[in-house]
Amino acid sequence: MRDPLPQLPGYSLRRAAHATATELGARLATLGLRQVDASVLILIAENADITASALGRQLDIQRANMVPLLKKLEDERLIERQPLDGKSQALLLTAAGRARMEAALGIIHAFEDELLARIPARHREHLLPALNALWR
Amino acid sequence: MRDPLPQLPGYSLRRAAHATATELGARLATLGLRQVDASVLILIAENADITASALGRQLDIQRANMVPLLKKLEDERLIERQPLDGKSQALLLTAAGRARMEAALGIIHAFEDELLARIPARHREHLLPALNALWR
DNA sequence: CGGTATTGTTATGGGCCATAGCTATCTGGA
DNA sequence: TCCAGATAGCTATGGCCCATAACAATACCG
Repeated sequence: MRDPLPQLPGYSLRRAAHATATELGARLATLGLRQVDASVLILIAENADITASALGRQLDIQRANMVPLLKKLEDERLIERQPLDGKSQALLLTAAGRARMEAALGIIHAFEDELLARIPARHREHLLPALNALWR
Repeated sequence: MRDPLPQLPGYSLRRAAHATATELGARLATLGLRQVDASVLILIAENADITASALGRQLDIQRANMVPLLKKLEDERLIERQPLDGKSQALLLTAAGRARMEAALGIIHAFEDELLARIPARHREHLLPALNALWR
């Protein structure tokens, strides 16, 4: 079959992202986490007392969509909220949250290693800077 | 803010794909097309009389999800179906479909050029082979 | 010829994201 | 000090994309 699509970086980006997201998602699901959950836990771990709004800005997630996301993590006792003032709240990991985050980080790092291993050596180091040039 | 996420290829892939999909989607929307519509039109143009099932296999779209997709394109008179036998149907572009496909291709190629231009020259040529190694 | 595979289809649900709008609170400049 | 505008958190809603299950009709193959 003639298929010119894989010659298009935008299309390949789409397919590669979908394929890798499916794989990583399946592995994180063993922890009861989605990718976005893991990224939130990681960012809270690195930035204690961050607010939901700041977290959303960093991850490019609308405030509205942070609500159910954080509620799920709070319901599972992975994060806690402490009022900073009358309208803001500081987010921090519980002990369980830190443990879950570290488990997720293990899965993610193993996965990243596998990803890079699939790429021919001469292209490997160029992937990350090329990708980051597209959105940062 | 400390943010280790952009150091992870999987995360950067996710963000880059989302950012570029949003941009390209907005441009294709001026033609009344989504990205997946454009990819279907392109593939039918290159492979006249392809079946819906074969198209889905090539694009990794479930048969069930091809139904509303093709129905939309047929309703807009961009594609036509001709029975191949009692259960299969050949897909082909109408004249309007070919024109729409070519317009989409113009938008896509212009967009791809812009994408590549954002990438520092020494990384540029490595993106496509690196991406394709991740899913093909 | 009969069992199996394939095709097209309906129905349904989840994940992720966007937008609009609301209330309460904070903040900075007059 | 005070008030207008910015900000934080939230509800509600809808769209896109994808996955699964199930079904009838048809094609294929040993």
